[in-house]
Amino acid sequence: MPSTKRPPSADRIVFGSRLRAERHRRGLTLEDVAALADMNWSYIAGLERGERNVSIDNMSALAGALGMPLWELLRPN
Amino acid sequence: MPSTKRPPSADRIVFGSRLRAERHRRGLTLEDVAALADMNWSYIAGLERGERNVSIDNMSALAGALGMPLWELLRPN
DNA sequence: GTGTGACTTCTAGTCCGTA
DNA sequence: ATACGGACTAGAAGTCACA
Repeated sequence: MPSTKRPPSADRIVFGSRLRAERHRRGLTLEDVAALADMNWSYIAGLERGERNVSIDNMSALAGALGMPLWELLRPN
Repeated sequence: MPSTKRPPSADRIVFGSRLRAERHRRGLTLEDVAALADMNWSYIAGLERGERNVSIDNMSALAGALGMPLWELLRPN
């Protein structure tokens, strides 16, 4: 009976780790990105850790804050 | 005072139209994809029309149902 | 400047109907 | 096989305090 719920996707982890990597590559803090994307920094921190099931609109805003297309941010490297 | 809310992202539209295109390319119905991704077909229909702010886990499941990586599904063509 | 847990608000996502 | 609407519930969005 327990839930047949879906587990967190691998893509969620990819997104989180790439988000963090690209942020660091640009020398930005969580607070910087939060300001650019108009979001709460602690929320973004949770995303980077893959703890939240982020929506496409928020992913898009974050990709925009980093100046890169979303599909590229999701591509593992 | 108008809402400071963010408008639907362009990526949402890209995802929807590419999802539909790739589904058709494979000759699959909404019901087929819904079964493969373990989702409601009428919800997927809304996604294809760009009406919903889909989460990454659901996007990932849909990409998986089509047998392609998520980043590729999000790349405009 | 960041990790994390707890919390409330709001919408994503389900399920049913009709066409 | 698809569109679309209504009503509901699971869970994402968004915030805060404290380490």
